[in-house]
Amino acid sequence: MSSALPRAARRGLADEAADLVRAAIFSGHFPPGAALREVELAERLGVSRGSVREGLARLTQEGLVRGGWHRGTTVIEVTAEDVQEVYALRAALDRLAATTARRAATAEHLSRLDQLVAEMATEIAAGSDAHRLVALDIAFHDQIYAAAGNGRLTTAWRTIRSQLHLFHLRRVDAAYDHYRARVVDEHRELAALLRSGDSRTLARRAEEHVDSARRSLLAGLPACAGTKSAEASGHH
Amino acid sequence: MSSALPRAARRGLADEAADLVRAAIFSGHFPPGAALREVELAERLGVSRGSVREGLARLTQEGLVRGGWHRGTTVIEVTAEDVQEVYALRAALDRLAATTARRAATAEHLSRLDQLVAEMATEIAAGSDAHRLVALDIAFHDQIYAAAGNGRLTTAWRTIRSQLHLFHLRRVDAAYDHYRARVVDEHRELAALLRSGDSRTLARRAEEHVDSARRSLLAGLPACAGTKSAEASGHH
DNA sequence: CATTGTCCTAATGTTGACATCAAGACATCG
DNA sequence: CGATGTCTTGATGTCAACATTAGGACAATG
Repeated sequence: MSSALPRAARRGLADEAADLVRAAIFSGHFPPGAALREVELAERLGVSRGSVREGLARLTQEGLVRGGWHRGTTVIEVTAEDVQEVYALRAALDRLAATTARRAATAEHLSRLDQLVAEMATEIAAGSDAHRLVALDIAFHDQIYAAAGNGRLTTAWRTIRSQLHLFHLRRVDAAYDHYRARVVDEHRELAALLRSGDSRTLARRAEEHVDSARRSLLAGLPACAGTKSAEASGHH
Repeated sequence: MSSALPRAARRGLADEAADLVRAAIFSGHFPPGAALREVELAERLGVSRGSVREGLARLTQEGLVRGGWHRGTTVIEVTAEDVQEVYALRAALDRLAATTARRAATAEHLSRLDQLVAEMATEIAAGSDAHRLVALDIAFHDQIYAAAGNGRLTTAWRTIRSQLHLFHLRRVDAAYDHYRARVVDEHRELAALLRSGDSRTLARRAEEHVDSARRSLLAGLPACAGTKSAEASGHH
C-alpha cells in the first residue's frame, strides 16, 4: 500500500512557471504561433530565466509548445493533421484507461465522476462559461485515468492532455451549441458504463466518444489542406 | 511535403548528457536504485550542472529515472507492478502503431524491418551479444512507430521505450535462451503481417507479441510480492 | 528505552553573467 | 537583377556561484 496522503507537495518555481504560462496560453494571451521569449517571461513572472526555461521544457513535453535548438519556443498551431494525430492516440489511450478503470475504480472515483457530470449540468443551466465547461470535461477524463491507476498510462495521457484542452477551447468557439448539447449526456453515459457496463461496450463507446469529438472539431477547423484519407469510416 | 532531409540536427549538451547517462544505465554502470548526483555527473561528463540537470529531466520524462523536489534522481527499480504498467500501455500503443503503419508504411520502412530481422538472425548465428540483440529488438519497434508517422504516438512511445529497454536487458539475463529462440520468428511474423496481413490479425498479433514478452519477463523476476490480483481474471 | 528537538551536511533549487548561435538586413559580386 | 557573403541583432545555450532544503546524526527529554 502506498501512503494514503501523498506528502504535501512543495513545488519548485519551474512548476509554478509552467502552470502560469499554460494558463496564459489557454486564456488566449498567447495565441497559437506566438513566440515565448524566456527573458520576457522571466521578467513578467518575477523568476529567473533558468526556472522559466525548465517550465517551458515541461510544456514542450506536454506538446503545448514547440521548440528547437537555438530557435526559441512557440505555441503550437492547430492543423487538421495535428488533430488527427492527437485524437488517434487519445482513442487508444482512453480505451485502455476505461477498461482498466472498469476493474480498478474505487467508489470515490466513481462518485467524483458523477459529481463532475452534475457540475457540467449546473454550469450549462447557469451562464455556461465555455472555458469552465472545457475544464470540467478534461477533469472528467483525468479522473478516469486516475481511477485506472496506471502511472505510465497517466504519463502518456499528460503528453496530449494540454493539446486536447487547447483543441477543445477552439472547438467551443466554432460550435459551442453542438458541444453544449452533447457533453453532459456523453459523459454521463461513460460514467454509467464504468459502473456497470461490460468491457466490450465500454471500450467501444470510449472510442466513439473520442471520434465524436474529433469530427466535431475538424468540422469547425478552417478548411485547410491535409485532411488526409481518414473519412472512410462512414456511418453504419 | 516537409523537407526530405530533416536539417542536420546540431544538438546541445543536454541531449549529449542524456544519451551518455542512458547508455551508462543500460551498461549496468548505474544499477536500478542507484543515485545520480548532478555534481558528480557534471564533473565526469565535463559539462555544467545545468546541462546535466536538463539531461536528467529528459531521462525522467522517459521514465528511466525518478526524482522529486530536493530529493535527487535515482534509477528506477524493476518491480512486477512496473512491468504490468509498462506492458499494458505498450500493448495499446503497439496495436495502434501497427494498424496505422499497415496503411502508411513506405517501401523503405518495410525493407528496413526485414533488414533488422536479418541482423537479428546474423547476431544469433554469431556470438549473439545479448545487449546488441535487445537493441535490435527496440530498433525494430522504433521503425514501426516511424512508419506509422504519428508524432504524438511516437512521443508516447518514447515515454516507455527506455524502460522497456531496461526490462529487456533484465529479461535476457534471466531467460536468454527463451528470448533468443523466439525473437527472430516473432518479429519476422510482425513484419510479414505489416506487408500483407489484415488489420484485425495484425492488431491481435501485435498485442500477443507484447503479452508474450510480459509473461517471459515476469517469470524471470524475483518472486517479490505485489503481483496484485492480475492473474485471477478467470474466476470470481 | 523510545521520543522529540536541534544541528549539520551534502545534495538540489535558483540566479545572473557570459558564450554561442539562427535569422534577417544589408552590401557586394557576378 | 539575382545570388552570395558578411554583419548585426536578439535571442537561446552554458556556466559557476549562491540560497535553500531533505535527511540523518546526535543529544536532550519524558
